[in-house]
Amino acid sequence: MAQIGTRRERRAAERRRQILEGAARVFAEKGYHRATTRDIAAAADVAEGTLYNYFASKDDLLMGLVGELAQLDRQQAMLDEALDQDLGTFFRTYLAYRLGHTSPYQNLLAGIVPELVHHPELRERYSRDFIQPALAMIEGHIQRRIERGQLRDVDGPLVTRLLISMMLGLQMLLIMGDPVSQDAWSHPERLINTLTQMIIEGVRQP
Amino acid sequence: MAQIGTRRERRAAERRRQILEGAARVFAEKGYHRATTRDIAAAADVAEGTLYNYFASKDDLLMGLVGELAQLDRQQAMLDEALDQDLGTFFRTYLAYRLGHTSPYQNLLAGIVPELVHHPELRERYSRDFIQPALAMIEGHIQRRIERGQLRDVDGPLVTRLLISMMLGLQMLLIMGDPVSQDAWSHPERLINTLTQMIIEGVRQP
Amino acid sequence: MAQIGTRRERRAAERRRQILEGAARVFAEKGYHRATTRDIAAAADVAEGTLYNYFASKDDLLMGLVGELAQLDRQQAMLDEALDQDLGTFFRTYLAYRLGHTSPYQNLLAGIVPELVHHPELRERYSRDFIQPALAMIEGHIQRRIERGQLRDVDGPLVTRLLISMMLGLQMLLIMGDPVSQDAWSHPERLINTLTQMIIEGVRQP
Amino acid sequence: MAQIGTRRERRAAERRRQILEGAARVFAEKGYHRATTRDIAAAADVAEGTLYNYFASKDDLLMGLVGELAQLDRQQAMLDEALDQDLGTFFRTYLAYRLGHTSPYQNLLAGIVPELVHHPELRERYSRDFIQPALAMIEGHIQRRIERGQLRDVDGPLVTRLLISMMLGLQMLLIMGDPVSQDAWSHPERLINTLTQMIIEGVRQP
DNA sequence: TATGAATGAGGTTTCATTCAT
DNA sequence: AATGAATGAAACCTCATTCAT
Repeated sequence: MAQIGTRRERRAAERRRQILEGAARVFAEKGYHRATTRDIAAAADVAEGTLYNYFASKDDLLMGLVGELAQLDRQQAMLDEALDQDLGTFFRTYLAYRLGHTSPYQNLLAGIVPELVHHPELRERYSRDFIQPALAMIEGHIQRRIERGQLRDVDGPLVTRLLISMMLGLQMLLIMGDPVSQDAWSHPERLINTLTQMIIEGVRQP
Repeated sequence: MAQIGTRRERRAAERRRQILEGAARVFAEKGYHRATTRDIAAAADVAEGTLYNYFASKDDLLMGLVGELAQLDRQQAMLDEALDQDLGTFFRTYLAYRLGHTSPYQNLLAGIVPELVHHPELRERYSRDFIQPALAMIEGHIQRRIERGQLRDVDGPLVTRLLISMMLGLQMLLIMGDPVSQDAWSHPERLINTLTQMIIEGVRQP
Repeated sequence: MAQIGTRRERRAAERRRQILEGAARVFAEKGYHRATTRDIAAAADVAEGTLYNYFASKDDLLMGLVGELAQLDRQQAMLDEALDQDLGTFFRTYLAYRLGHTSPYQNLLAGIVPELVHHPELRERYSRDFIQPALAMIEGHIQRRIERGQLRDVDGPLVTRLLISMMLGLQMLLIMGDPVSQDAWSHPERLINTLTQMIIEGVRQP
Repeated sequence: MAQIGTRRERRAAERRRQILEGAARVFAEKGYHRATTRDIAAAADVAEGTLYNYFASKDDLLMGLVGELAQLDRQQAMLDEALDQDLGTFFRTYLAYRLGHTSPYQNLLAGIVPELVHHPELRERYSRDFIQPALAMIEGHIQRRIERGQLRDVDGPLVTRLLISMMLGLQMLLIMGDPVSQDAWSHPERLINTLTQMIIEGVRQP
């Protein structure tokens, strides 16, 4: 069975990956600005000059990482299957997926996200490749549930944001070292239950 | 009419404020690392050397800003009054307060928060002076509501985090330029209503 | 009994002394370049600005110190009395005087001397006010001893230099922490004896 | 004919030398503190940043120079051969060596020595690599001469110091611009004769 | 294509000196 | 005359990027 591309191309792609992985590790550990190209080269086990054969600049490396991230997150298929399950199972499935799949990138995200704030081009790309698709997917599911009468007639797009926000915000509290959040994060089942119940039923005493 | 401190002391305090304000503007605009001491001095309209008469280092300036922030957030009194109101009014009051009071610092926070991720000392201080008190205050209120039977017997501390997380996460989506979040943020009343309803009643079709 | 100068003049002279003493302490401890005007002002217990009412610059302060030093060293009279004593007593007297009188300035000298090397103006002044008079005085004594036939017909000026050099060089070894030299310096009598004997009789087995 | 090390290693060593030479020139001319890294880079004909590829700091450059100096001074062999010669020849040989070999570094020493006074780490290294070996070597020779009865039963270690001190002190007078010392230094033969005679026979009229 | 030494712009910080009070 | 905050030039050093090998 033929491989994709020539041997040269495959080797180049491999190098690229190797560099991105090194960069990811260093960005995660030190953050973008405190990571030097020397650090990155060392982490990727190549010479500094080699970086520039694959990426135009340190900045471009960051952009490349966002591109990789986007490809990592392929959740659609999984959730489509959950469409016909009951509401509780649906949320539980989704939350479990999020927890399981973002934890590994947690550090990398912590290295990239701060950069987004003051880096419009990066932010736009991150948003386009990563955030918006995720939002759209959830939004679609929510919308269909509303149409089916499983949800109150809520503001779908906004509720989607609030749902995602809970996870995002919790990750921030995590980063800030809040012990309760850390405890919650390390007991996913309990966290998922509380979250699901809260989203579906609210906090009110019935 | 007596002033506080000698004239010299007042002038020094005034200078300090002037520098912090300049730094806040520049950090908000460019982020910590891209902000140069030259930028900061220019924004504060002092010489570069003057910065160092008031702060030991650029880093210390950042720490100073967190200190200022902590003093800006005095919400306790406000919420205590809301204790005896019904659940909806309580949340609505709190959320309105948060929205009203953090919007002005939105930019400054965007300048500081990214730094927290890879700056343990800063993070600890920010957490101690700013996050934990806010969490503790909300947590206390939630707890008392539970005791009074106004809320289900939820996990108080965790629900507190999820509540705060919604706001934090929404701010992140805002920063990332999500149009729906921006729209929501600029119509506070609608946002508050949706949030309150979601928190209290959940999304389920009753 | 009348004082010299008006009260104002006396007070100014007193301030000048106070500043020079502070500078001497700091230069001795840190060396000229590492001593800041802030250090000096603190040591002299005046404000930084005050320094400049008495000295034109930090450099001028150094020059002022050399001037003070020159006045401290008044050895002529003492040695003139030793003229008629025998050779051994003469050297012994002189060496004892040197040891006794330069030890207190040891530190100050260590603060100033390094600066001489690359500071022509200072060096010239130091040489003129301090070194050359001392050399001339010893040289005169040596010359008279030669004329009286107490010494071989040596090269008077050069022998004078070698004599002084022994003391200077020993101080350098002292500064460099050579333990033998430190030990010698702290047992002046033994040092004086060895030196005197060596100068007069040489090292040869008779 | 094989060279030592790879080509790259040889180039690096060459660069290192080039930088040290530049630094030596500038330190000799201006002294350590007045020499800027910019000066040094210009003198070595490299970019400022290049300095830091070879030395960790300006301070480290100074340490490097001391290291070089230490290697320049290999006098043992020479003197061992002089062991069996008569006393006068021995001293004459040694002094001639010192004069011949330190004159070229005179300027460099003048750039480094002042720094020793207030720089403990540098002083220790200079003492260990440079002063103490020289002292030990002379001391050994003196001691053996005493044992053979060629010298009076003098205090060997102390006499060694006084011997070295003469040379050190004379160099200081030289630095300070004393004309007699300069004249002596530029007529080595006469200087050596006077010194040797003074050391061996003393100044007394026999 | 891979290397890593060389580059130099630009960063933070220090400190002698000035000057309004 | 004394003060000490303000000043800004200049220092040391870092690091993204280039380029000869």
